[in-house]
Amino acid sequence: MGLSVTNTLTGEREAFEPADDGEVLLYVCGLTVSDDAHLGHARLWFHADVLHRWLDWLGYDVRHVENVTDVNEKIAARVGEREGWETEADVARHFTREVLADMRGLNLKRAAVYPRVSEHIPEIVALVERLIEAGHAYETNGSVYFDVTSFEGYGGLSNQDPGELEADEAAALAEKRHPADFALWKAGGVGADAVREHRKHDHGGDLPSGRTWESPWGEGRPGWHIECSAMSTTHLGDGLDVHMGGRDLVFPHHENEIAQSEAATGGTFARYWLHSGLLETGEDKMSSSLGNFFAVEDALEEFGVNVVRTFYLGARYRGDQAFSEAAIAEAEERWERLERAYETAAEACDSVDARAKATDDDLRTAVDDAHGAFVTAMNDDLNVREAFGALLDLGTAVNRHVERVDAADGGNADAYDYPGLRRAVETFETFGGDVFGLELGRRAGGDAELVGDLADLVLDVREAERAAGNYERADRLRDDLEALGLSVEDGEDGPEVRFD
RNA sequence: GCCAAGGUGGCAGAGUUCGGUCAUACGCAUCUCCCUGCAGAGGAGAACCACGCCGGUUCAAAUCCGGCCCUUGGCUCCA
Repeated sequence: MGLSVTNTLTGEREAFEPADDGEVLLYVCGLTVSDDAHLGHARLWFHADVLHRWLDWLGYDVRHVENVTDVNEKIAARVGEREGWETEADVARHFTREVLADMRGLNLKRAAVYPRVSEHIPEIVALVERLIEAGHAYETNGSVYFDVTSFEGYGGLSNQDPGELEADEAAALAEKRHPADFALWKAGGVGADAVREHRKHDHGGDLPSGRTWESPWGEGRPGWHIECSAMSTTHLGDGLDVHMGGRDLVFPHHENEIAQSEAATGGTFARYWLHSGLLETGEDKMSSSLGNFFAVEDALEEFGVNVVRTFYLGARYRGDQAFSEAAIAEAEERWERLERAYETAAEACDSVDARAKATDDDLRTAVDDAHGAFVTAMNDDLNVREAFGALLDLGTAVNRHVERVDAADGGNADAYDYPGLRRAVETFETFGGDVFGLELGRRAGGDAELVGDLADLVLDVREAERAAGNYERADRLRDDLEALGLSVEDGEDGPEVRFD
């Protein structure tokens, strides 16, 4: 069985088949760069990343485009807030840089293109002109609106009935023919009211009005929805396979994208619409101390990329997920359990004589089971938690095997099942590393090595103290190391440090 | 008001597409034992406990049908 996904278009589970065998065109509704990204935004990026990685593993050639909205009222509203934020472009540049850095920090596979709205104005204008020519849009006072009544099937994605939508404000209605019509192009700059509404705090000075561009209809700014239609067509062509975004964007944004794109091309815009659920934070869970960690940057700093990714792996993309201290603690436990099992397998592998003949059917069965369970879970609408569980089950099997050998033969390396362990390691690396993007076994090198060596020096001292029976002093050394983020574990072959 | 998603054990979160194999996955939390100077990690085992409410279909429902309640998101520039 191949991959199946829940398509918002039909509301049903469907077998995934890209239009072109072997190639998948993936478009992700990225982010409006008006503020630092938080873990809720990153949840979408993460699941798009896992989808990308899983499609890679399935053998598809993935073309991944993730947009950056750098023209927006909220961005304009922040002009002047800080030194150097003289224009909307300045503010956008700042947050674009931050967001892309966050994405790197999250260990996301790079998209092929991160298109910016500001760099696609000609394409946007051309698309709007095309819609006017086709009779799907009209101009009023220098603004252009999409005529929803001209597009049959409007509301199909979100099941909205244009007639049922709440009436718009009278002012806007004056320019629109139908309350549900939406702007493709807005005349002039950002209005003062909008700026005031989006300003976090009043810092005086003239109200900024944002950037404007020349167009056949005069100076103005592009509408919100048109950008995605223009940019996806520019970089992926008229039809794409997967369009991903947050569930809060289904209406109006994605609905309008479909209307614009399909009205212009006459074809199907996106064949699969995947929507990720939201990150929930109950007020009891969102203590003020936790509030700080909410930005992606802070979360990465506080928990590390592997714990953050493991947290996201705790729930499927399409449902909501609860964020809390307990949830992060659980992610820590799960990540460490996986990492330890991986290292146990890798170390046992390294220690064994390659010609060792021992086999452990239980271990080999466990590897096969884990492999099969992982693939099944991922193909089942990207059930990442179940898939993670398969890796943890394999971890238990590895630990059991090593424990058994150590207990029976006093740690005789030749009693390890070398091929079995090897396959376990490969499974961890392929699925945990390549597909989940976790840093298994990539700790070596650079500062980490130096720190490890220094820690070993401290441990030598501690061993001497322990041998002399000075446990109090030995424990203090261990505590001190732990305070620095290095945990110490005494095992068969002496103490070992682990980076938390 | 309208549209959508969802309501599962102490927590978190699968299972609901195709009704039985689900007294219930993976993990966290609890307890016991092994290991152990202690702790941690690991192994073995135990206990505990849920399918929002009401009704219907069925030999059988978390899973299908109807009604109700509640939560969240959206209703034009928020992932």
